[in-house]
Formats: sequence, C-alpha cells, structure tokens
Amino acid sequence: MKDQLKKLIEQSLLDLIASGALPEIDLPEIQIERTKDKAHGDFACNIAMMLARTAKMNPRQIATHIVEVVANADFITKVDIAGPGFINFTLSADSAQQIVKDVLAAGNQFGQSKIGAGKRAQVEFVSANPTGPLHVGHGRGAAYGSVVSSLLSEIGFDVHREYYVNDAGRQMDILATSVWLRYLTACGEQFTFPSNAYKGDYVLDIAAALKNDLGDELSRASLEVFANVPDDEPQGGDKELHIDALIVNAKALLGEAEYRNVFDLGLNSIIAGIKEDLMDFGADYDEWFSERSLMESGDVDKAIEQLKASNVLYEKDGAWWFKSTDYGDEKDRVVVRDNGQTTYFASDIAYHLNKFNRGFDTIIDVWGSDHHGYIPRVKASLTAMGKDQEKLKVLLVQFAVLYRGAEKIAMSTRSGQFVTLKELREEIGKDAARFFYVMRGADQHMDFDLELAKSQSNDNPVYYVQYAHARVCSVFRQLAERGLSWDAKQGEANLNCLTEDHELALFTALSRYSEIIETAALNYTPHILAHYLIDLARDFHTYYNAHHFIVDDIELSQARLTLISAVKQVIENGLGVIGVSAPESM
RNA sequence: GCGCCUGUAGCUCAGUUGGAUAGAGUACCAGUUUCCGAAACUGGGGGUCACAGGUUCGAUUCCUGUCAGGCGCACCA
Repeated sequence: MKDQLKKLIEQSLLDLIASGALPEIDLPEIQIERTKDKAHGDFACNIAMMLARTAKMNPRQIATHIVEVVANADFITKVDIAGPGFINFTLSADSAQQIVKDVLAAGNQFGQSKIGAGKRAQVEFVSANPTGPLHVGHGRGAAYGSVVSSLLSEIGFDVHREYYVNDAGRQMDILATSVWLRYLTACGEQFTFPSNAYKGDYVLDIAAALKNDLGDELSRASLEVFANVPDDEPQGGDKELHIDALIVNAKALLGEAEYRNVFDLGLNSIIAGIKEDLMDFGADYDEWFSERSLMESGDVDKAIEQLKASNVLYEKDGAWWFKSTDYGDEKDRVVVRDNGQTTYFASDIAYHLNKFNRGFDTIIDVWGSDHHGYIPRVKASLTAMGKDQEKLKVLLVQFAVLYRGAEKIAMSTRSGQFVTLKELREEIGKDAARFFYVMRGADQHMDFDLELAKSQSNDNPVYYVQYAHARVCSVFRQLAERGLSWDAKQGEANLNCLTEDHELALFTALSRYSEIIETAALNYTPHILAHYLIDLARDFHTYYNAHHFIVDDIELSQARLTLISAVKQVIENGLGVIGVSAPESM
C-alpha cells in the first residue's frame, strides 16, 4: 500500500513539473508513513514540506497542487492537507478490508516476503564457553539470536544458525583440572580445592561419573599433584600461577591421552547439557563449530601465514603481533604468544575467515556487550585479509541484571553461583522467558526481577497476547456448541458489514504486520514485533468487550468471524517467529 | 584517562530512522459481567524527554559539550 501511494505521488510530481506547476527540481525519496492519529487518515506524506525549500514555494501550496492530481485514485476516499503541509490519505473501505482476505489466503505464510530471497545469512549466537551450564545471562542472547534468525528467515533469507564452541584454551584446561581434582577428592585424596578452579556442582557430577567409570585408575597422590605448585591466593600466593602449575602437573601425571579423556569428558558432558538447554529454550542450531577443529585442521596456522604474507604481522618480545592500529584499532594485538601458543584472537581470525569463505552474504555475530571492544580488531583482521568487513554485523546484547526482589544477584561461573537458564525456564516457563527477553531492545540495559517475573506471571504481556488467541479459539468452540459454523467465503463476501471503529482499527493493525516483520528483520529489532503483538491483542480485546461476534445477523456474524480468524492467524504467526506458543485455551 | 551503550510518567519500557497534542504496561483512584472466557474492558490524575548550546520550516530523534549509570581497555577466553 505504501508503495502504491509512493508511485502515485511520484507520478503526480512528474506531471506537475511537466505542466509547469512546479519548477524543475530533483525529487527526493518519497516518504509515506502511517499516521499516529486516525483523525489524520491512514497514511501521511511530508513531501510538500521537503520540497518547500528547493522549490521555493509554500508547502501548503505545493500540497494543494499534488492533491488536485492525486485525489481521483480509486483506492483512496479522502485526501486532505493538514498542519504545516502534510498530505493525509484515507483508504477506501474496499481497500482496507482486503487485508483480511490476504491474511486468510496466505495462512501461516502471511508476513513472509522475498526481500532476502537468494541470499544466505549466518547467525552465530550464545557461543558461551563450555565451562559450565548456561545461565540467565546467556538467555537474552539465545532469545535474541534465535528470533533475529527467524525474522531473517521470514523475509526470505536462507539462514544458518551456528554456535562457536570454545573447546580449546586455558579456561578449558582449568575446567579439566577442576574435574580431575574433584575426582581425586572422590578417590579419598585430601587437599584444598583451588580458589580459581570451577566450583559448581556440575563439576562434582562429572567427577562422580568419572569415578564411576574408571574407579581409582586416574588417581594420583596429592603430594605429587601439588609438587612444585606455588601457594594459592588465600595462602598469600597468586591464584593464576597456582592453577596453571596444577594444569601442568595434571598433564604430566596423566599423560596426554588420559588428560585428553578427562578433558573431553568434561567438555562433552557440558556441551550436551548446553545443547539440551538451548533446545528446550527454543533456540535451534544448524551447526556447532569447534574451535579445536580449527586449530587441528591447521586453519589457524594458515590464517596466520596469510597475515604474515600480507605483511601485517611483526615480531616483538618473542610474540607475533597484528598491526590492527593500521585499521583503526586502539593498539596492536598478539596472535602468537612468546610460548608459541596461538591466542583466542588468532582462532577468531581463522573462524571469521572460514565464515567468509563459506560464501554467506550476511554474517551476524551476536555478542554480549562486554565484548564490544573486540569488534575493531576482528574487522581489522578481515580488512587485512581483503574481505569486505561490511558483511559482518556484530549485534551487541546488553546484560540483563538479575534481581531477586530488590536484591541484585551477583553471578559468576567460576564460583558456581548463578541462576541457570534451565532454572529460569522451569520457574517462569519458556514462553514468558523468551517474550520477556525479546520485549526490550537489545541495546537496552535490562532489569530482570525473578520474583516479579514469577509472582506476576499472570500479568506478563505474553499471557495477554496468548489470551487473545485463546479467546478467538473459544469463540469458535462456542459457535460449534450452538450448532453453528463459520463460512469463510460468506464472511469475505460481507466484509463491508464491518464499519465499527474497532473493526477499522483491526484492519489497520493487520495491515501493519508485514511492515513490522520487514522492519524488525532488517534492523535486527525483534522487540518491535513483541510490541506490535501486544498492540494487536489490545485492539482485539477492546473489540471483544465492545461487540459480539456470534449475532443473529448472519452476514454480519460471518464477517466478524472472518475478521477475528485473521487476527488469530496473525497472532499465531507473530508468536511463532518469537518462538512462543499460541495455545487454543489457557 | 580513552572507547562503546544508556538516561523519556513513581517503577519497567516504547517512540515507525527529523514530523502533527510525547505513548503503553505497572502502581494508584473510580467504574463495567442475567450477554461468545473479567488472564478482559472503560475513564482519571501523573512529563523541564538528564542538563546546556547548535543545525532547520520543525529535534525525544542529528552534532558539540557537561553530568549520571553500565561495560570494556591482556602474550584470558
């Protein structure tokens, strides 16, 4: 509809210039927007004001000319000029009703478009280190990433959802060592558990499984384990040096193969849990991409060689540095440490190179906002390797600060104090949790009060939207109970019976849906879809309270049933994109 | 100190990319059910859009500065 209006105005302007009513000027992009106030009609255009300056004419005068030419278009009943020079359009009844037929004809495909047809997008999200279960902090990224993916899919993109598994590096060594030390305790060894090791109960579970499988086979005397290990922090030492020395001893005492077994047991068990949590939370993936595979396949080394060949690496203090300052970063970054190990950044360079080489048109990284300082160096590396860094969109998700009542909950994976995603889902449900997360803009800091979400779960907006859907279903159940039925064809033929303000408002609301999907997808802003659904539900509830649908006037009744059927369809589609169920009764 | 994000009703947040009289929810107050589900609806009060300048027909929106909060500034991941 916007496009039709745009073309109409464009043509009228060309006509006016040709006839000399307007001077020869360049035409700007014509903007059509929906009116905030229905007293202003359905759509408004500000073109007269935009042209006022270049045409050196009064905006209202320009508008008058445009209106004269445009007024006789068949899908418009009224055009008028308002305020400083807005041109307001009111749609004809036929053209407003059409949306109901469109919704029902398209069914669960309504809202889809082909904007992204033929294009491939990759969305990487969550990608939490597999050192422990997902907690509520990851929930926002999971909800956001999965809805962004669905939105892109709705507008025609071929979407590839991916989780980057950081299964290499020091943090994972700490986890493996934590598991082993708990196992040693289970075998009867006595020592103080390191302050910097992972202390969560899940580590105990993994250690218990290890003990169950292998008995005391991997047990070593604590004197050996702690040989030449410097004091831990509580004893006046350095917690980092303490844990690093323990890792070295663990590898030496167990040997490479056994150490790897312990490592993999911890890794696999945690990844399995993460996969399960995400699936239960409605975040599905096409691929789990392993960092270790990138190192073992030599891709990391190849990426480093490529950078060396491009002359953007240099050696200093025994390490290899990437000259990211040449590409706008604050400082240069190490890719190979003086001990010969590649850094996480090196893996990430190789990973992004791999993504680009897979031929995606758009590559999206959903990161926690604490990683924002990381963006310049990743983009720098891509530019240095001759890639178009504009293809990479890094979407930052701000933290959700957890409260229990007025009390802020401090969370730390290391200390084992956190509310897991699973607990959240069990407490308030997947639907409420997802909707709640997605309702706020991603760049908005968010207060998540667990008690509020739990105690007021009936007031949660998600129920408001779901209830609208259930209410429509209930009307149709009632219809059947009365021995009546809905005839869609008859309803569609009588849509012009629908002249109440509430009905006209619903026509408008329904017709906004496709625009909302498009805008939300292109701007990566799922929250506008959530808000739209609340608005649509409100329009429906208001209508419900003001009018009856099952009435004696059979034509009117069929028309109303047809309208609410379309509302039901759109709510179902919208909730589906967000990953929330649309129950038939609640 | 530097960089990124944020600042809108008592509280939680929208604000269609610069438009018309800044909106919802919640909380508070007053109402609505012999009638398709009251998890709903109707009405009411509540604002220096953090502050100060600038850009223009027009600024909550864009620019600059100040103040306040969050996050980040590793040879960790």
